[in-house]
This record gives sequence, structure tokens and C-alpha cells, in this order.
Amino acid sequence: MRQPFLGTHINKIDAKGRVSVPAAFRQVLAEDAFAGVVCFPSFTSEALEGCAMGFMNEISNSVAERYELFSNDQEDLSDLIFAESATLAWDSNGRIQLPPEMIAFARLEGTAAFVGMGKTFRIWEPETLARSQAERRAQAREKGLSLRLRSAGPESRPDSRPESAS
Amino acid sequence: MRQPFLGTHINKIDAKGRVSVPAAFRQVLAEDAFAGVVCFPSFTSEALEGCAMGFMNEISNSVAERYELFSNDQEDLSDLIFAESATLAWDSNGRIQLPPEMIAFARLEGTAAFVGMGKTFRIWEPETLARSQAERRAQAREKGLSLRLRSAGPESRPDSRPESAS
DNA sequence: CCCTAGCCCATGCTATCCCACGAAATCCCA
DNA sequence: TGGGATTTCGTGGGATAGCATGGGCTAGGG
Repeated sequence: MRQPFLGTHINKIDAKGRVSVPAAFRQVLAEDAFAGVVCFPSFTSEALEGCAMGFMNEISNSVAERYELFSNDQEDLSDLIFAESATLAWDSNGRIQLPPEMIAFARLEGTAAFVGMGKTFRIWEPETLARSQAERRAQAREKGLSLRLRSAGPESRPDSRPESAS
Repeated sequence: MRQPFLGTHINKIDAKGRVSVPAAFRQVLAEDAFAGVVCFPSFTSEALEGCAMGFMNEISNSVAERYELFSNDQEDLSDLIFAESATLAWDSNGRIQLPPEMIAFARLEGTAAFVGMGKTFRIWEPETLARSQAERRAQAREKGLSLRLRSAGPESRPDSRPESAS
């Protein structure tokens, strides 16, 4: 069982283009055999998507099994993911080096915000992130999304008490 | 089966920003593999929400199962929940260190009130808590709210305290 | 021959560990 | 049933290890 990626960590990109992957994320990623990260440009945001190698495998398998991770339309996306993703091994200090295209895509300049998203994480230019979050928060409030959190996944809650219902 | 978080415990925050997690809560959290707490700002109050890592995992999985990967809703939820949460491991004495943003969010100053909420708990600045409780009580009175003993429905969440017990 | 990727070492900072103390709750036995 | 002994819990402070970051050194490729 893999722990989720949690929290937001802002790190610097040094002159050589290196960034420390937050220790907390490295710990999560350490459950994977590959000592590093897989990155690809996000489809929906001006940010990079990051995950463990194992997650890529899941995507690959899910698509093959037609598991419901992707809808039909989204299957095409998997092709894109694999094509545009890069495997970034970290050095002995836990730093990775982002390829120039990715730096450009997310418009990173000097700092990078690593944002936990559960099964994946994102890498943002901090200012862009702030703007995006404000927007998202407004939307969520509008839709009342936060309320649904409470009942998230009623079928998969192992600790709901079977106590002879209602 | 997880015991619920119960009661209110007020502890001090020391110069280093450390707080003892109440022993009673630690006992509940001990059922989880991760020796610590996950915290995030509450959506509805000027307080911090706390829970076990396992609870976060459940949310992570439910979100993944319920929404399509890369759908807007999935991202909104993930952003709201995971991005702002922190994993706080406790030391050998059962203390955690609250990140500055969280201290700021709940306006904590020197003391923290841990309030059991069943599956989760909250961390309040004691004065803020008192005000909030008074308000809530007034509202309840106004509405003529009376407690009805309902066995647990899918999302019944008994967060009203039966009496202002001492 | 220069530029870059990869590697290792150095450093300041902060979180974490460890030990100690005091108060309160608990236990135990008369 | 009461009082002393013992344990647990919350709190404080010093020591230590881990983390993020900067810089230098080497080897290989254009």
C-alpha cells in the first residue's frame, strides 16, 4: 500500500537546473524499485505531473484491461503520457534535473512548488500555482464539492461500522 | 475497527512549536501504521482538521475510484485536500510540530485545543473554539434542534455534543 | 577544447531524538 | 477507605542527524 503524496513543498532550482525532491515525497517514492520520478506535462494545467514508476505501470495495465481509470476518450491520453514522460533519477542528495522542455512548459524560474495530489504530485511555478488554486477554490465552493468529501467512497470504507444499520 | 476521537484536550505549544497529541488520541491513531497525524485546514472553520494516515488513504482511493483521472473534479478535490495537508510524525514523547502556515491559519498562540470529532479531530485556538461553540449553541437553540438518536446512516455525522459536559 | 552531466564534499538550518523533571492519575495494600 | 508508591503524561532543553542548497572536480561528447 502506497502512502499518498501530501502537502506543498517549495524548493529552489539551482544554477545547474537541479531541484531537491522533497524528502517526504522521496519516502513515498522509495516504495518503488526505481530510485527516481516519472514526469510529464499536465494536460490541464501549466504544471508538470509527477509520479512513481509503479503508477505508470498501473496506467499501462489499466488501459490494457479497460479498467475504469480512463474513459474511452481518455485512452488517447495514455499515449501522450508515455510519449512525453521522462524518467528522472535522483542523485545521492535526492535532486533531479528537469529537462528544458519541462522547465519551459511550466515556466519555472528559480523555484518549484511540489504539490501532493494523492497518487501523484505536481510541480508548479509558485505564482502560477497560487493563481490556479484561488480559481479552483472558487469553483469548488460554487459546486459545493467540499461537501462530497464527507461521503467520499461509501463502498470502500473498511471501517464503517457494520452495526446493524438504521 | 477504529475507536472514535472523543473529548477536548488543551495542550501547550512550546517555543519550538511542538504540541503533545493527547494520549487518548494517540491511542486511536496507533491502529494506523504511520506513527503520526495528518493535518489540513478545515473547510468550514478557523481550525485544523486532523486524522490518521489511513483515513487519507481512503480518501485518496475513493477519489481515484470515483472520478476519472485528470477530470476537473478529481483535480479540484485533490488540490483542496492533499495540497494543503501535512504529515506530522510524532516524536518519542508523542509531540508533533505544527507548520507555520497551520499555526497562522488557526491563529494558534501558545495553546491548542484538540477536539474529538469521531473519525477526525480538530485543533483550535481555545478562545476561537469557545466563540464557535457559543455560536453553534445559539443557532441550535434558535432552530429548536433536538437530538434524535439515529443509528448511523451512510453519512450521519454526530458532531453535536450531547451536553456541554465538564 | 568547451560545455554539460554526474558525482562527491561542505555548510547552515531545522526537525528529530534523547534525557530529565514535575504533576497528576492510578494502583496497591494495609 | 485512605495514603503512599508507581506509572503515565505533558513539558522543557540540549544534542544529533537529516535536509536543502551551493560549489568543485572529473569524464565524456559535440
